[in-house]
Order: sequence, then C-alpha cells, then structure tokens
Amino acid sequence: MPDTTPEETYFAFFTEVGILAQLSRALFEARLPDGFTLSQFTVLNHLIRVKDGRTPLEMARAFQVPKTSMTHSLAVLERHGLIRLAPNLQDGRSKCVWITDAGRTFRQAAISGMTPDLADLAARFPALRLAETLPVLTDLRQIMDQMRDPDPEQRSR
Amino acid sequence: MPDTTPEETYFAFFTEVGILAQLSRALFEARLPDGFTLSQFTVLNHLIRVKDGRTPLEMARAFQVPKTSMTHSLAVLERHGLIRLAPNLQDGRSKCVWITDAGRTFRQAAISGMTPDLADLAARFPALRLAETLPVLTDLRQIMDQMRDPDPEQRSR
DNA sequence: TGATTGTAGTGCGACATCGTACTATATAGT
DNA sequence: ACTATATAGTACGATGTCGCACTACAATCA
Repeated sequence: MPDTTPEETYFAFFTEVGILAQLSRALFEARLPDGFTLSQFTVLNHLIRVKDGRTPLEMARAFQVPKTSMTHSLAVLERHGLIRLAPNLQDGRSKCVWITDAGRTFRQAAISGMTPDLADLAARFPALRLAETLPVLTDLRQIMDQMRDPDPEQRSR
Repeated sequence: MPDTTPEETYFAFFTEVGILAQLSRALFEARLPDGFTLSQFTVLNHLIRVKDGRTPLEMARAFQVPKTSMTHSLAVLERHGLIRLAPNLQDGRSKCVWITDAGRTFRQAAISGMTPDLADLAARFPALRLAETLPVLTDLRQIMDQMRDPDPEQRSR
C-alpha cells in the first residue's frame, strides 16, 4: 500500500479494535445466562481479578464508564444476589462492593462456558501471535487513559 | 509471569480490546456534533469507504449488528438528510442506501475534527507500533468472522 | 462551630440496542 | 398457478447507557 499517514494508521487500528470488541462481546454474551450483559460479567470478573471491597466510583473509573452506568450495573447484580453493597465505614457518602458466593459461582460458570470457545479460537489462531500484540495494546491503553479529559466532574468517560 | 494458557491470553487480549474500543469511542464521539453516535458515523464512513447503494441487511451483516439496530441507525441518518433510502429495483422487499452530499460533508467534517486528536496521539505513541499489530488484528477478525454462528435467521450478531 | 465548596451515589429522562412478532414480497415445490 | 416457505424491513417493548440535577455527607476554612 502507498503512503499511510499516522492518522490513517490510527483510524484503521481503531476500526479493527471496534470490530473485534463487537465480535468478542457477541462471543461472550452468547455464553452468559438469559439476558446477562458483558458489562455485568466484567464487573464480577473485576471484583475477583482485581479486588472487591472497592467503591462504585472507583470501579466506574476503572471501566471508563459514567458513574450512573455503574450504579445501574451494580443494581442489577445486587438484585440477582451476585454482589452485596455495604456501607463504607470510611466515608458515609460511599459504599463498598463485595462479591457474594453466588457471584463467584456465576463467574466461574461463565468462564467455564467460554473456555471451549477460546480454545477453539486458539486452535485456529495461535495465542502467541496475540501475546505479541498485548504489550502494544496495553501501552496504548495507558497512554489514552492518561490523555483522557481529566475532568474532575461527573463524566468518567 | 508464570505459565499462561492460550485461553488466558485470549481473555486478556479481549479485555484490552474492549477497553481500547471504549476509549476510542469516547474520543470519536467527543468530536461528533451534538448527540451523534459512533455507529452513525461508522455507517456513513462505510458508505464511502466500501460503497453505497447496498441494502440495509447487507450493512447490518457487515457491522455485525441485528437488522433492527441498522433500521434505527438508518432512520436517524435519513431524518438528518445524511443518507437517502431508495427502493430496490431488484427486490421489492428491500431498499438501497445512498449517501447524500450532506452526508459526505458531515463525514468529512467529522474526520477533520478527529485528525488533531489522532495526531496528538501519534505524537505520544508511534503509529508504527500499531501498524505492526494491524495484520494480527485483521487476521483474527477474519477468523472470528468466519466462525460466528452462520445463523440464517434474525440475529446477525 | 458555621459557611462554603467538593464529592459519592441516585432518580429521572432521552436515546441506543436488540429480541419478538408482524407485513410484504420473493422463491421453491408441486 | 398455487401453496408453502424463506427473506427484507419495521413496529414495539424491554433493557442498557449516560447526561443532568439533586441529596447526603465530607472537607476546607474562617
């Protein structure tokens, strides 16, 4: 291909990333019970991978979503008994999010359900090729994270 | 890091891709007029990059979204005069989607608006590093595309 | 301590996404 | 041609996303 400007490269890159995100979302959601959402699973996963006991706002920031969206996701998860919202003893305005046993079970079941799909994928496309790109993706993500509007207010995204 | 299974690599990869998609979406939408959506811009962009005159269903498949979502996006774009829906002479059930001059202008303006952000990004993170990952992303996307449920019905995603 | 300002979470409304069910047209089988 | 089946698009309703505005509490400062 002829000359490609850096901007065009970024444009193409984000286009691919967007499509891949959509495809993987579909893949994952197909393995979740009924109408559970990827965001809901992602929250549960975060509570285990990172740590639970954090506040909703901290989690909203971690996921780059507005806090109102996080409120909604947490409400759904709590309604299903997958998390528990406890008062924050350090801050009366705030809360702490804890995953329940049911939540752990749910997450584990979801992961078990997806693993065959991922294995299938890995059989057709070597994970090593992906592993090579991971550092690039991570670095870019961190840079974009720093660049994003440091708006101290409302919006987290 | 210790042993990593291929499934874990895929899991981590999709996690990064998801976050990057979210960050780039925010970046792009911040440059679109009022309440325009990334999906709407993406449709316009597709009409120029690929070709207009296609049917809504073809476009829904290209974007991996359900046809009802495409109906909605097209309705919004048509209401704003950015596209035109013409009857399909080859198939009375169908339609053809054409971009209007206003649509071309809108897309060009949107791209111009984003270019500085991308240039800014490119200044902090070399586009070349991204370019190296592009073939991997494209290959994976194509494979996932082939794998996806060839459900002849309803759902396109 | 009282007043001001900042922050965490939520109620609400607008809009996007998408599954179900329906209509209109096309295609296949006889 | 006639019937059965498949397909393109849409109306509608349920739910997710998110901006705005509000309340409760915290932190700062005099």
